[in-house]
Amino acid sequence: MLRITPRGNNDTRAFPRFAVTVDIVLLSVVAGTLHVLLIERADRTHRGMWALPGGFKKPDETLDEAASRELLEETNVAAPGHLTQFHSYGDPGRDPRGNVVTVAYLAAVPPLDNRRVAGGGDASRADGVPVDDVVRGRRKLAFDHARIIRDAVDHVVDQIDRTPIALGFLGPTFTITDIRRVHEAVVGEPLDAANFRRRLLSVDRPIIQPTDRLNNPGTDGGRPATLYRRASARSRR
Amino acid sequence: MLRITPRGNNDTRAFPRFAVTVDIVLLSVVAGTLHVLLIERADRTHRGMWALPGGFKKPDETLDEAASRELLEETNVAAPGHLTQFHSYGDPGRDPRGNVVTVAYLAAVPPLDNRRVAGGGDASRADGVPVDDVVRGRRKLAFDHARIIRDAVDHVVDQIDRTPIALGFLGPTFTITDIRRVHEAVVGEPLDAANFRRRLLSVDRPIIQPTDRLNNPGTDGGRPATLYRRASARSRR
DNA sequence: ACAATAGTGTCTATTAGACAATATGTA
DNA sequence: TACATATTGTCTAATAGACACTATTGT
Repeated sequence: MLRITPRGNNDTRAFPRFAVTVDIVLLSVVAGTLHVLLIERADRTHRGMWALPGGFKKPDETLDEAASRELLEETNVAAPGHLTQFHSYGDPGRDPRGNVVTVAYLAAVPPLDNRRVAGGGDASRADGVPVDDVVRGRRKLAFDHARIIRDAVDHVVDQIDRTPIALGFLGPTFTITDIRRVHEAVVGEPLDAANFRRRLLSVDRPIIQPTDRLNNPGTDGGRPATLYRRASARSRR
Repeated sequence: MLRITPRGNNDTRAFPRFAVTVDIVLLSVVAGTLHVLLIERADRTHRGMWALPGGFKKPDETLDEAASRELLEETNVAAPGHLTQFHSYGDPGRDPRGNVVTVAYLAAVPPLDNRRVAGGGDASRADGVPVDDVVRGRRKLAFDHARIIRDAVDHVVDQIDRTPIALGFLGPTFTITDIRRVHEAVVGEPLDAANFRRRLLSVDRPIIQPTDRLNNPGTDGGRPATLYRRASARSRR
């Protein structure tokens, strides 16, 4: 017994309508700990509640474009390479304002400059908080945003060893130790520096390439590390 | 400069509305080849075009429930374990009927019984076709369904070695050779039987467990293989 | 000199892969 | 018996992990 839906009149106007939002889980690694950017909402229905940045998709843009636009508008962060869709949410009642389906995106960015991200607009505040506070329930969020963040972190843990996503957390140049610290923050345990380096450099298509510069050892001293940058798509051939 | 969207009146009625559909990529392995189930549409706007089964999400059901319901309604297949959401699509103009966002699901099922899947209802036909025909463009589909199928196959290739998804393609009992043939169909190359078996059985949390039965060697003979079944969640502890 | 961090060498254990050998069925 | 398929054994290569050691800086 095979039927296609809808029967007869197939015009979409005959079917329930939803608002579609894109929400962005903006992750960074600060002091060895994963952080997520939250905003305090100033709108009437959710005043004072903390939530993920995001907003409504427009009919004339793609989902990816909507995510990039919202990210730029709300956090002043230009869309980085790793802005990836990871799951959609549509449970009934998840948004008290009505039928809302949310497409969630994940962005890995370098530590945020608080001066550029805080204050202004309709959000009373914006703040990066440790994801652990959210995951452990110490920080309550609006909607199902705590679950979305949990799913995003699971996704990063799943991808960290198989994709260059760790580089999203770093600036244009970085040391191998920088990359390792990102991995350590994600997996939650220390990694052997020697073995990590070997594995990273032994892949067939290198994702990083050395520059001719060294970084500046801090006041603590130590041998200066070579600075790397992302390998161009060309050099990865 | 931080603003939250929307400004002021935050009621969702002020924002564009979309129809939300769930489409299901129903994959099976027939004669060593990946197949996908397509239906021929009988509705006014797309009469005669082949497309993925799917339909509109209702406000009072989750996305997963909508996918299970549509799968059951349109293909008579009860939702198997591996009905997983893998991507959402919202490009402007992707559906000529208007603003439609589609959440795509992937289902791995045993080879379909044609008597149960064909004919009836508003679909003039239903048919399992080799995914290769779709991927290589030999079979034209409605909407962006060819791209969705390509993404689904990429997802399976990515997951086949890391999840029990292969078991979705098999019935309640199966031999290790059955599992290997599924893997071979997905990765597109033959796998060493001895090494495949060892790897499969040496995982710490076994995903299969032997029964006390053997399967019946075909008319070609050969040593009968032990039949396995899925390991219960309990025995995986 | 001493502490701190980067980077190399080396040894062992584990895993992956090729492929031979054995077990058990049908025709 | 000849053939087909399942299952086990064995050897080698590649990889992963622990950890000692060398290199280069700041104080």
